[in-house]
Amino acid sequence: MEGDPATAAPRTRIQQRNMRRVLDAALEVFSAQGFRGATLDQIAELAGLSKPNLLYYFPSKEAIHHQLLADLMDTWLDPLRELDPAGDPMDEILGYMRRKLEMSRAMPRESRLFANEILQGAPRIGPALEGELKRLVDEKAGVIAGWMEAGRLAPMDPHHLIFSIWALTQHYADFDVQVRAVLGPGHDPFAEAGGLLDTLYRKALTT
Amino acid sequence: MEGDPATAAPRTRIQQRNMRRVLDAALEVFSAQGFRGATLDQIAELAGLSKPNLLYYFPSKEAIHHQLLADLMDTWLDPLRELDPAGDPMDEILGYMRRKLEMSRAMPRESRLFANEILQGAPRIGPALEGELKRLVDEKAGVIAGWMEAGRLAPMDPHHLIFSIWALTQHYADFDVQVRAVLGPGHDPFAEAGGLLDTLYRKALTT
DNA sequence: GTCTATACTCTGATAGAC
DNA sequence: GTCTATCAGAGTATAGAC
Repeated sequence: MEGDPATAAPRTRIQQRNMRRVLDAALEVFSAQGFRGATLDQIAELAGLSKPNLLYYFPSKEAIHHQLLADLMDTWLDPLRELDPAGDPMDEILGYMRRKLEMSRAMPRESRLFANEILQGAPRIGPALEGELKRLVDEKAGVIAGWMEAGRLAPMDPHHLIFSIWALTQHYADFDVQVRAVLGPGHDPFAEAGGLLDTLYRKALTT
Repeated sequence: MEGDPATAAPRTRIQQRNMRRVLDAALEVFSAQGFRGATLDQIAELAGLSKPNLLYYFPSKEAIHHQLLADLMDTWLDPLRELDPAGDPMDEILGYMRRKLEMSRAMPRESRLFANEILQGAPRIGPALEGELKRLVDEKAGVIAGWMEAGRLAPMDPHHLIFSIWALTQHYADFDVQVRAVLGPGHDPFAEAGGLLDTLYRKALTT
């Protein structure tokens, strides 16, 4: 236990720095290649470590990936958590959409890591989807449904409203290559998307 | 050349049947595991062939994948091609959205194959995105822009309008696992999505 | 046309020196 | 704590019998 960084909190600065390096390199490689497409060689090289040294910090490839996903789930749902039942309905929905789009812009690698995992059937994160995620979405969908019943928003299925926000915002991170290929040079996809999504939801949600 | 199914059109029924089996099995495996995650063993087993026999029909793993993507690009853009400049603007946009959603419902494996490719930076399909795809999108975006300038649709960026339709419709194929995990049993995600998307775009595009 | 056997490479993981 | 050397298994692809 004493000298095992993988099962205990790191205590030296070098350990902390190296573990962060590994996780950052792993995020880069896993998000671009998927779990099986990624190799420890790539991660080790990007992290500036030898492969055995990398495996000193984490017991296995699977463990690195698991750590990344666990860390991600922590922050990934923050924008939705912040949706305030006491706020103004339109502001809250538009604010949620903007926070989600900003997260896609700032964390495209995390978005792609997540997308890879879901695309492949969520073999590692499935339980969290049916548990933590479902609970949070059900709760917030209830809030939105209340707003709609009170006539403060146009009525529609709140779950699918949330899905639509996920789809639209994550698309710009996950399909970035395609978006840029079609637009050509001289564009700022995220800024342009922000404008369109604002208009779209404002009109759609107005009673 | 005579007996090489990979470079010539197959001429026997057995060859045709086996090549179709291989491509169908490969679609299943590639779409679920990504290119590197897929193995020839899996594909061969699913196709009911031995691995060497599989490699008699296609020269390499890469060749199978390439064939799938090439076939897919052919049909993937059909819904957009059908958008008719002479039609009613609202009907045309909503019709396009519905055809795209129906394609996601009927061809989820193809959608995920495509998503995997884009997520990983479109290493094999990149040129087609900047060429064929961009040309078609630019053309149809021009049509839509004309409708908006004529006051027949609410004004918005037509490229991003098209992206939004891609994002929303493909989401239900690519993130199917997540959607179903959150909704729980007893739902028909595609039918429910159809209703919401219809309302969403109808309101957003009305002047 | 299809199979068995196998060559060769890549990859995840370990042993052991320093 | 970090490195060199290396193993065992998986994976793509080929050779050659039938």
